[in-house]
Amino acid sequence: MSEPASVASDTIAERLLAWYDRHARRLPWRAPPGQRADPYHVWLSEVMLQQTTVQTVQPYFHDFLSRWPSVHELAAAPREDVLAAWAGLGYYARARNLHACAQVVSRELGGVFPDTEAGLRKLPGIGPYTAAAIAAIAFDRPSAPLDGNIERVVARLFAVEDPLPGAKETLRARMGAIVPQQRPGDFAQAMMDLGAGICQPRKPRCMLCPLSDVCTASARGIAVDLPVKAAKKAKPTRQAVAFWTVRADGCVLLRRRPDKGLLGGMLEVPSTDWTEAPWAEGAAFAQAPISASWTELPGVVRHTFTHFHFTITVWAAEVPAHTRAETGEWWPFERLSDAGLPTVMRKIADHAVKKAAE
DNA sequence: CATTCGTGGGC
DNA sequence: TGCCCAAGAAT
Repeated sequence: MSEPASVASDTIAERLLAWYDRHARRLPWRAPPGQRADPYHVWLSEVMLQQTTVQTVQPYFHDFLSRWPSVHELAAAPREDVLAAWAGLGYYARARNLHACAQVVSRELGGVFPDTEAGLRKLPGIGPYTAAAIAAIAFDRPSAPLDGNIERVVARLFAVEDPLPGAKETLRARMGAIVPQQRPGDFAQAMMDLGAGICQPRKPRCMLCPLSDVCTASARGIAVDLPVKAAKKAKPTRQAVAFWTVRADGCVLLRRRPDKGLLGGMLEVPSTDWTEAPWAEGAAFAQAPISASWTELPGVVRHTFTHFHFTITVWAAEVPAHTRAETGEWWPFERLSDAGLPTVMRKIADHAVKKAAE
């Protein structure tokens, strides 16, 4: 009786590393073979990759490295520049923490990233996963990073049927038990590559997997069913009226959001509160950023955030040159693409421009 | 431990 | 179309 789980853990690592040597994805933040990855590159990529796909991250990674080649330059950059460069990537707390982290590393640590999991874990924006990942990838520490890919691979390898997130510590322990002392950084990346390319969520390609004959879930034919996850809540809908204010000199009124909460620190098209109920005309008018003759544009803008749907009605107005607003910034329309609007705000701006032209 | 926090792509 | 998922962290 050859039970898959009885195979020595070093065999798992050996097989996976041999597979990785042939099939590793070539990514801009990875070191060429035989070289050590730059910790700044590893850190920047890991933060960008939190809950974000490789394809989405690539252009942002290149842009950030081009503008801020080292952690010192990133630390010295104005925060609004960093936030604008992050615009569209989502989860904007990452950008605020990225900048804060760069300043700690640059000013307090001489530009040198901590080379231990515990040291990394103290920095803003670096949680359990990212600390373990940087320790492994940049410093070759035998840590046990656990991201969505590795959760899935480990759950299947050992047929862990307990639902997430409760099973997370079980999976982390299982991962820790198979991390090799040799090439732990490559091992972590190999697990992620395997999860991304072979051990996929809906379509595990066990026929191509170097670990299929040591995988309990594959042997039982239940790989596609793992990991088990808790049911998700339904998304409520919120509504708002956004105010598209065009000044005669070609500027548009924007406003910076408070530092905490949704889209914290980002520029926005001024709007009413975001409420469950639709807005009556008078109530919306009372929250306009400026006194003007507003026209409701046809249609609505729809956008879905992580935990709610959002429906926006747009009101537009033209105001004289040199009109002042109590709060907000007037942005030259032709430079609007440099403002760094989050995607939902870019949708509102695009809608306003399109409908106003009709 | 549960909630909050973006966005784009795949099926 | 609607839901799932992606190199999660902070609170």
